[in-house]
Amino acid sequence: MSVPLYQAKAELFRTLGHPVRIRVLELLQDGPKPVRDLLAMIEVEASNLSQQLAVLRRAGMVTSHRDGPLVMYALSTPDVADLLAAGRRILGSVLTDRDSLLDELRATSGDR
Amino acid sequence: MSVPLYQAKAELFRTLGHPVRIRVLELLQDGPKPVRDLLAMIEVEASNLSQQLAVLRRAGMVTSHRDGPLVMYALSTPDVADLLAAGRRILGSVLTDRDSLLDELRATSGDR
DNA sequence: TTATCACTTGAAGAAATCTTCAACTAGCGC
DNA sequence: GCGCTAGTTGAAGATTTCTTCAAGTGATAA
Repeated sequence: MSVPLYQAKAELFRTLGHPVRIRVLELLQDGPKPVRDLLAMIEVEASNLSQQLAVLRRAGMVTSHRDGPLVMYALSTPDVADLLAAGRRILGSVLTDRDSLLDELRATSGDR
Repeated sequence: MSVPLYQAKAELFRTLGHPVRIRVLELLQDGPKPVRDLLAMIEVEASNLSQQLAVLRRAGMVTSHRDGPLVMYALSTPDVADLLAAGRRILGSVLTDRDSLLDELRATSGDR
């Protein structure tokens, strides 16, 4: 028996659990881009970006190929966009809940 | 904006990046459950489950309240289900030619 | 009151992940 | 060949997250 399904799901989500990797995926939603461009849009060192791209590649979420002097990256499936969109929605629900809780806290107890 | 948006997104996904937490959320999709039941369905120690529930609580993904001798947990928003569903879909695309997990995914098609 | 069930908490060592650095490969122009 | 831009890799130390343990709380039953 291989890795259980829920373990694979956890790994999938963990792959998205890094700010640079999230940004890369969001940028690639508009189409393939060379590392060069990603580097210009994300403030991070080249070697660090490369490490994060390797994580995404190993997880099968992006593909890469060399095009002359540049290396191009692309989403391996448009489903990635759905996942990011779902994340955005839930962030909305969860953050507004937290904010209202924070407001309530501020209203009832003195400070802090 | 104190915490950048992409950082908040990364934290959201990282919260899902653990097998036990994934299983808890999937089980709670069917409705609120006491820790007792979760414990019976997930093979993990009580203290470990409690730690993972605390992570989900802090992230605002679940809510809890005491009901007599039991502590009940529930999804804080049904949007969580959407996220899990999107995860399932992308796992299908990404896993296609990786290993037999795909078969398992198709077989249960709902979850677990 | 004592015991028991149902859970939570804090702490500590183990394990995984992140960041950075130095060194490396690949293509291109001279 | 040489130098340059573009990108990758492996390794090491720092940080974060996980798991487990021992001790704790709260409700209820005897």
